[in-house]
Amino acid sequence: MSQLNSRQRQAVQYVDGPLLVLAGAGSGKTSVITRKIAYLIEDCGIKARYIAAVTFTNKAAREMKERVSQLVSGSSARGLTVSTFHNLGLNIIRRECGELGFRPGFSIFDDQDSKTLIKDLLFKEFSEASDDVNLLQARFSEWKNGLVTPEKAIRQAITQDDLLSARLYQQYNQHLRAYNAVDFDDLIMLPVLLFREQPQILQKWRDKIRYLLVDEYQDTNLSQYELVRQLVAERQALTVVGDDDQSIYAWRGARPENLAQLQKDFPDLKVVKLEQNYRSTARILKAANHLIANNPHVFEKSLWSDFGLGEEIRLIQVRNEETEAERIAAEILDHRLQKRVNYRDCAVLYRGNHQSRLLEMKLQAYQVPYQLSGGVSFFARNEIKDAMAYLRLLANPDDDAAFLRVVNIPRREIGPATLESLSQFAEQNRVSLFAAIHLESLDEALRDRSVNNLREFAHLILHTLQRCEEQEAPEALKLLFTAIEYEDWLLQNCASPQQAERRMGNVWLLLEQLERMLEYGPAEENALSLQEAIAKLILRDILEQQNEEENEDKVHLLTLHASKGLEFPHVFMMGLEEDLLPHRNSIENDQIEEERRLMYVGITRARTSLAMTYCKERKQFGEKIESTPSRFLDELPDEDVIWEKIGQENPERNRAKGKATLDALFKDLAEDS
DNA sequence: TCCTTTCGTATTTTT
DNA sequence: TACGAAAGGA
Repeated sequence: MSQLNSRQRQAVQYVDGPLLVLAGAGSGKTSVITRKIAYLIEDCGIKARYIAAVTFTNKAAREMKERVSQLVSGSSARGLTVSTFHNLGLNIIRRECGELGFRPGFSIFDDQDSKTLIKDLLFKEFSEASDDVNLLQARFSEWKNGLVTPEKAIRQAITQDDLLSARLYQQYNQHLRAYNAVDFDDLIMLPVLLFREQPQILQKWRDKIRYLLVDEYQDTNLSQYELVRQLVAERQALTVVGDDDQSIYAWRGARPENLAQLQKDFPDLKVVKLEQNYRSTARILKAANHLIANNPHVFEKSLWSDFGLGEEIRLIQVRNEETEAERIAAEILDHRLQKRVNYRDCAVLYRGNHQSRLLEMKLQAYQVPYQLSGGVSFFARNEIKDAMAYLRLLANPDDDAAFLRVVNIPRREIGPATLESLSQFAEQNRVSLFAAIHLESLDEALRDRSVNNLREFAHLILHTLQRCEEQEAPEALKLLFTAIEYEDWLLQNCASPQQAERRMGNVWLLLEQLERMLEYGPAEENALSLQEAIAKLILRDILEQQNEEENEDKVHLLTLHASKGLEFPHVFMMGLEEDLLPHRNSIENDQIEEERRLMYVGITRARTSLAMTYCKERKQFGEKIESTPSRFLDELPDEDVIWEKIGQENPERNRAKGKATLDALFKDLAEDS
């Protein structure tokens, strides 16, 4: 407790009512949550199993768990719930799945699955061109996040188009049910609806969760907020931590107004502001404050720090995107060689993922090691999707999406024609594709050859399932992937044998992780069932740690969104131009404030040095376009920035520019090592 | 069924 | 420009 400042201490010790902690960037909010959990357990005598902390990412949850266990003695943290919203929802659904009309082993559809389903429905039900799939998916998601059921959506429909979407939404949900599946948004919405209808079930969960803490509260959407409200009840033992200035997920349904709403819903709400920043120089904070003052605020807050004024922020104009990448690469090399800065202490932030491409090329050219976050994730890989589909099919044979993905992988001569007939047949008999295979009347509906192929596939799955029950499941799974000769299939479909080998390795890695979960469970506590482990995999709860090679000395490349919650001594922000940051679509949709927050997040990542680049011209969709510097640059305090424009450069600063100086730097580097 | 070509479209993406 | 998806041909 002695390590906390008075405000932080106040937030930790206030346990008698609802509390909102307005925690500015770098003000030690994670410390407050973890220490509060420890305080609740050790000083207030609340059993850990009655406390739940909710976060948005698995990473945050893991980190929090770890920090709590360092603070409390031995076993007293046992039973503590620290999980993501989605994981909490999943647990509720799993316990109450009978009430909700789902069978154990239900699948969780990811983004891609639901997209495919919507595409299918569009085609089948309305024989419509499949152009608006993304739009529909976003609309369904909005509805679910706003707790709008299909019936309500149909009632509320105004235009013909609304009605069509709403009907499709209903179909979509019905199909999910038929597949014994839920989607990501259901993980929150279904518990809320259940709690509304069955107060006795809600009471059960209220008895379990007696103290609730919510991290990154500004990112909650309506359904998540409702879930929080339901669980908290009249006891009002609630602590939420958030920063309205760091709300950058409105486009995903997050509602920063929830912070203000809290005051209305909990009249006794106590508000504690954390404004002391333990991360950045005074100048960086001043710039951040100055910028964000252009946004309206419900709660005024102003960050300050004990650290010195620090260096000015450099605003660097470059000719085009090529020189921009070159300049940043050179700056980083300069940092490394002149100031002995580690690569890992540098980060480059940008608005869109594509902006990293050129930079990567330049960094490679200069042999600067880098780490790209938020690129193609492990789970986006085809081989992992295949393996996951097999696993899902084993857990839930009615999962048609999983069935369709792997029924012909590897080749089993089951093509679109066969599947179309099977699908029609299944629809007539109101069963899943997998179940349809076992109906005797299938023989009349399909060609013998097709039926045989399908039955052979079904047998493979059932046989594996049987082996999973009889012997060790991990063994049975390994046998499955050997039996289908998956490696051969990869070999046929990969550019090189090495690539195939790597992909096969990924599959084995997945299975090994699964094996560990089945044997020891997460945190070595309790073994999971196959179904639980698969659910955790789909929610990315396990197996993401691989990417965290944090100790390697590499420059970090990430989007502004991905940078939230992180900090770096030296930060570069690139593409500070109108139409990029703020992004064109955001300008058109009147979402400048969110873009400004994005900029704010970027600035507050920096500890000691901060530089921003913007181009004079930039190639966009193949043609050269003149760029305008971002309006946000003008919102920074004049006295704290240095403008470096083309043609009037400061010679001192130009050491790292140009090929000649770079060659000299390389020589240095060679001598260095 | 698989490979090629062509066409259309361009944010951010916690789960 | 650059990528992924859909369509068309072998």
